[in-house]
Amino acid sequence: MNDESNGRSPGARPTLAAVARRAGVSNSTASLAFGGAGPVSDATRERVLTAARELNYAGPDPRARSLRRGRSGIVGVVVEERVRDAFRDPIKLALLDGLSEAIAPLDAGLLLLADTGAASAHIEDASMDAAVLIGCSPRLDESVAALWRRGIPLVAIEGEPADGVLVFSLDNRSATRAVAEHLRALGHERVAIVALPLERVRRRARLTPELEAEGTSNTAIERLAGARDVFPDAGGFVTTGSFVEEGRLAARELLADPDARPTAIIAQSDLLAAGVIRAAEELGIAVPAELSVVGFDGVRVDGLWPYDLTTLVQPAVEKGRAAGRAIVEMLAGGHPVALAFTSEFHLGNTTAPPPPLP
Amino acid sequence: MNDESNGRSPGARPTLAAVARRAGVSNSTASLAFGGAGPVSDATRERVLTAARELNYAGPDPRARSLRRGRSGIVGVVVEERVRDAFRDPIKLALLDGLSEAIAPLDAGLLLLADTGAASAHIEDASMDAAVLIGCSPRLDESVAALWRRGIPLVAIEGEPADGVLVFSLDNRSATRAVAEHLRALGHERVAIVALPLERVRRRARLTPELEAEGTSNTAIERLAGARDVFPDAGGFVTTGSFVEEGRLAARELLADPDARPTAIIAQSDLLAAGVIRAAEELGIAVPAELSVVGFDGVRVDGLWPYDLTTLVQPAVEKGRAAGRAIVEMLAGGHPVALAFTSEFHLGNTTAPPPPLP
DNA sequence: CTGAAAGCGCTTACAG
DNA sequence: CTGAAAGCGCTTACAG
Repeated sequence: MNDESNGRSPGARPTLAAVARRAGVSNSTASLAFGGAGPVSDATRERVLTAARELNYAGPDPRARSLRRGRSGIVGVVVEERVRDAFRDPIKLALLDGLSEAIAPLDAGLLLLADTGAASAHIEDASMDAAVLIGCSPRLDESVAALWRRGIPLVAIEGEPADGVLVFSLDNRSATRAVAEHLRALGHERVAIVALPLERVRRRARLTPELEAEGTSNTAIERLAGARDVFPDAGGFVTTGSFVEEGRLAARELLADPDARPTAIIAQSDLLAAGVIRAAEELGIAVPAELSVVGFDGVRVDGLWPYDLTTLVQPAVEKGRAAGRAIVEMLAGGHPVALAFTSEFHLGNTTAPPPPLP
Repeated sequence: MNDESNGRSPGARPTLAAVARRAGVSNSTASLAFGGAGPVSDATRERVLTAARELNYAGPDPRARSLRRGRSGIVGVVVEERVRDAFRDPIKLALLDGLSEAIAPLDAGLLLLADTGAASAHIEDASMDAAVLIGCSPRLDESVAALWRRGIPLVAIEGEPADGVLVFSLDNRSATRAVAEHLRALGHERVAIVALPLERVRRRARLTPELEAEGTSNTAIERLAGARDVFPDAGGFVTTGSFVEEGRLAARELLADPDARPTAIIAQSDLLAAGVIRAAEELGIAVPAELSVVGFDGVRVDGLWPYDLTTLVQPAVEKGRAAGRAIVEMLAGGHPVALAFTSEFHLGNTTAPPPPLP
């Protein structure tokens, strides 16, 4: 039965062999003609290309080519969230940007592997030449091990170091400690934390020792530890993600009781910090006069003006680039080394000494 | 030479055949044992799995499998921008979300094909089972034709209809017309447009007949036409993308001359509209008393409060879902039909009658 | 510059 | 339930 609508019936795709036959050359020659580089006479190449055009042949099948060559031209990007959530985070976008820039010489595509729980089948079964794990928890260890056994170069951006995975880390703990010390130097004592999700299953909650003990998110835990280095007893609130709205909700919770109000809030991301500031505005609490707020990341948050957030600027694009470069090196047989990145303290106008006690 | 650091030398990856040999079964049986579904006795399966473990075999090679099966488990997503820019747009994220939701039954990964000009090699050479074109211009026609010849099901979200591509469209023109009519009904006559990029090469500029004539971005052009249906002579400014900052810059330009100030601005996206409002705030122009502002998209812009933007809410997630469902159908041999989506007018508090003439 | 041959690693009818 | 065989569509040494 013909499919008249487009003139092709499934399964009847022409092959390189068919093209070769029609052009009156061998398979090898036809292949060479497409490869471009091979030693083929112009006349022959032309003949092959013409035959291809006549047969409506679109070029070598990528599947066959990747089996034969042992390369698929695909770099996997593994995130442990829904695609949408992952890329609402400007840091991840910056990472991706640096990454795609650095792997440009590979001429590879990025395969998004959003591991949302059940279906980590993708990540084990997808054909890729290398993979980047972005902020992944140890929960993925099995899948990661499978990739490793397959001989696929693995690079992680933050996250727990794992066997065979090259980790590009950030000074989450010491950077947060620095900003906490800044607050202490200003005289703050009642400090609260607005935290990133501690585990994969996300829910809003007061920070408790139990929650902290069970945490699996490296980044959140390290930043928490940094704050605790200076304010061991700081309370806080865990959010469901790095979103302005989440920061707002957390802050409303933390600022609810006027008698037990913190004088400073350490938010684990700039977006959360923006939400904290918004909540303060809504509650009529002046920032920084009555409440100091600090963030983390150094991303420009739209609509924060006239506030200039005191924060830690992390080299996100550069982290992505480093991961990308490492992949390129590994694929070329090299042995790149892990790198630790440093955040830079940015003093804005959202911190000040605490208000005098009433 | 052994690579002692990880105990494996490249090229020595075990194959299914090796596992079969060690387990004392045929290749077919070993394959069946991994496939899960096949009729294999538990004992045999166990034997195969054990042999695999002993050989450190991670499962069938996806490259070989996809050649043999004719499916790669990959759905391509083609955007005509850098990854970073593409996903700063909440609409594209929503699209992606709907898409990944709908193709879940395929258990496929999303391959990001960011066509940034030169390297459309990826898109022609990547192995994928289907592709979604997001807001692509006719410039990509060649690559798209190559995919089509390869028999890859093609679906587009907005963009010019092309041969063999199923387009899911939006009522860009009539929706914009509706919001323009709303402005006219309020009494506005001096209206300006803040436009999305009209062509792939982006630069900020006053809207001119030449620019408009050369435009290739379907969405921008249609929205422009909708505004022109009501205000044929409206001037405007073209931005480099749907970002708050771009809207701000455009508005500062349009509002610069106090004597030739528009009383209303039609922004082609909510992010642009947010930037327009910000510019108005900076210039001391009251919204909506002195300037009405409308957007398009219906995304929640962080930090816009207390403004509730008058806009057109488009069903972005639903569009992505429809595209995904179409792909699933096509891959199952079905013939889904194109769908046209409708935006919904949302009346916020950013429009009002124009100020009285001085 | 061109061709004959082998093989990348699997899966799938087909027999038994 | 298991095995022998063919073949997915290419690319790459190797000869000539």
